[in-house]
Amino acid sequence: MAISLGIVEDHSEFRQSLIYLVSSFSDYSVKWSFGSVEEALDNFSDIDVLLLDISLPKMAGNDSIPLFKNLCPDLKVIMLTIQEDPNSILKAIQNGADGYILKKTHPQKILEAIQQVRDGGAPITPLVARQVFSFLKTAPGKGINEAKLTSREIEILTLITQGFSTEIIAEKLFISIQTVRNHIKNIYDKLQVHSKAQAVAKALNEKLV
Amino acid sequence: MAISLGIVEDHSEFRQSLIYLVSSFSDYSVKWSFGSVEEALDNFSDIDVLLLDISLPKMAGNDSIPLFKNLCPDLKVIMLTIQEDPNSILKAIQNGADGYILKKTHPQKILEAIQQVRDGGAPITPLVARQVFSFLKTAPGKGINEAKLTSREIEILTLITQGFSTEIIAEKLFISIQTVRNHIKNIYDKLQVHSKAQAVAKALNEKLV
DNA sequence: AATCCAATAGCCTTATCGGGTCATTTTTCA
DNA sequence: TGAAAAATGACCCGATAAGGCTATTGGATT
Repeated sequence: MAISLGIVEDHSEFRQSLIYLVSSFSDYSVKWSFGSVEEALDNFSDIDVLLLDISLPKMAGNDSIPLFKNLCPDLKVIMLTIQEDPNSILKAIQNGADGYILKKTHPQKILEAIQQVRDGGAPITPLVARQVFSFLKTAPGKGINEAKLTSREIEILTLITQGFSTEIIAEKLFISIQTVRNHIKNIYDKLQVHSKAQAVAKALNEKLV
Repeated sequence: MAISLGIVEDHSEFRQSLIYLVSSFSDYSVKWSFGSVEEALDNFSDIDVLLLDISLPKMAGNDSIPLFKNLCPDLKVIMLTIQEDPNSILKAIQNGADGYILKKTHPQKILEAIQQVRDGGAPITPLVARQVFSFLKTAPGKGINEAKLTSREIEILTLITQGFSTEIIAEKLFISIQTVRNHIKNIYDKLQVHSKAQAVAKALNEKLV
């Protein structure tokens, strides 16, 4: 069974060469291709893999990933881009992209990438990987829970860091406000803080939640 | 000029096949190979690229990366591993690894990886990339300062994230409590939050301060 | 000169928080 | 089994926060 592809790429020339490239092999078939996210969404039909340009005239490719995945949950999305910008790489990943390759990537590698996402891999060119690495290097390490909070306390602290009020937390946990207040007091004692703001700061900085 | 290699790998069989593989091409030359980090450090001489096993009998490959880089700052390190464990991948990256590939990777790909690190890339197998992606997806993204807070507001927001009360902030900035309260209100409007706890959470998660 | 915006400051009201103390029940563990 | 820890719930009180509204000043911008 051939891998069915969709392509969203506004440069018609590059789009055509992608189609030409892929069509040379019976393992792949381009089911549709459009020059904008809007057209693609309007005329969407299920495919296996979507090749999605990052810089598009109207809606950015990055932002549209969830929309496509919503239409077709099993869809694998490979981002195509001209240059590796750390911010857009990160954004693409967090939006659920499955791969991220440069347009100047050797055609053979693009074909490999398509197969790789089908096999559950995340195709990524070495130069892009370098950006990802450098980001991870500076990423905050998940430290260990120093203060020995109980699971209930961690649960409540987590909700506090999400900005919920005492009242809402009580509702969410099906317990009384008083109880939540007691837990919060105990949390304050253990963390040695005296307000929610301080608790949130400490929890996030020390990765307690 | 051939790329000079070092190898640290405790399984002599795999070590030999690596040497055999690499020696087949004049572009590469194995300068030395050892079965443990300790031996390699004791007998170290400058090389271009180090192939470093993750699971070693004594000192873990991961922990030794900084030691090697210390001896030879321009050294590129490619981690070799049997399986992709998210934690060790992250650890390796944060320790300064330049690439991370599976031992079962096709020999041809291993050679490519060596060249890629020399070219400033970060070779990484698709399956490993998948792990990295999934980590990044849950990692706190350093979004760009969306809301355009004034410098005074950022100043106050920073103090809030440090857990100071409105009163203390007023004292620190030599302005009245009322003024601080007004700034806080404006901050809330811009960040679309309704409490200090929420503001702290947003500020820290989105790196606004 | 007119306007906008940031920073400053005040007032009023209601709601929530933080701290203290106490009590009951369930779970965990030695 | 019996003590310790955790989770639950309550009361009170004063302090703080949050929301709404108005207003002045000084520096830019137009």
